[in-house]
Amino acid sequence: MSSILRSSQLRNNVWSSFPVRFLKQQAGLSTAKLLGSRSCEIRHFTTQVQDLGKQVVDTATVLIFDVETTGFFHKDHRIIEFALYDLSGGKNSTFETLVNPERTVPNHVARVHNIGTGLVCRPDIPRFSDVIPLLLAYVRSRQAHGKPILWVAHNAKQFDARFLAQEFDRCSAPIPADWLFFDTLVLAKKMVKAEGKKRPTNLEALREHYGICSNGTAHRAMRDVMILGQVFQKMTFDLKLTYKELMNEAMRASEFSNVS
DNA sequence: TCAGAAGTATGTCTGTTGGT
DNA sequence: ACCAACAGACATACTTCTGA
Repeated sequence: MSSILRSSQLRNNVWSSFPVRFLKQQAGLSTAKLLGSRSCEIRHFTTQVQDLGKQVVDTATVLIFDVETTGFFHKDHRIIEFALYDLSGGKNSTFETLVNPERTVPNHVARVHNIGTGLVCRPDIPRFSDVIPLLLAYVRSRQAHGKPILWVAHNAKQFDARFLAQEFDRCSAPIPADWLFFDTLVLAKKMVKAEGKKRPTNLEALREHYGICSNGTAHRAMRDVMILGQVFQKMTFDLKLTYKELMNEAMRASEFSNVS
């Protein structure tokens, strides 16, 4: 495996403590004190994370993930960047890698995420078949014994989960049966409907709605993952979603069986 | 009892939305 | 650029109610 993959896949960054460990570190501090800081990280945490967030994190491993691809259509296009973040935080809570799609990246798509053919179609960039064993090992290392993995993405149902399933299928690798997929777009639509208002439900709109600051390039996988991690917790809090309801909404990989 | 109006349920079509 | 899901608008069918 290339050194690039080794160095990028388990890269920790300043967000690696987000959010549970951070809260534990901040235990005893008042909400006012938390809110008082101008720190981006601190501003995201008032009192909202404790209930469902902790309940879910304690009951399943929640992995927020995002993929960048060569296009929209999972049957024709390929993943070129993969990022995930383990909501329980701690050391090595992120996994991020570029992926060699073994095909060109259309210019109109490259303009979206700034990942062009020259960046990923190189021998030192791993193919998804190289990434799968590392990903499986990484997920196993984060998984609590006997507890499922809950993969969370925005528009997972139509996009991210399908691409992931498609890539596993291409490599004839089965997706573990205890991997469940949750779509935050469905949640966002429910929330907007419950409000009786009409506003966009895309990730950028949700980020603005919750006043989440962003750093990094738009439409890059890890940046979107970090935003979604915060949006997910805030939405589940707003909707007073129980762990049971969350798991009921989750889909199994077999539900993307039209992958062929 | 019958005709017509009103209300409800269901199906179809179209436009919008979300992801890169 | 593609595809699927969804919401809303609209049409149609059916049921219920009212008055003659």
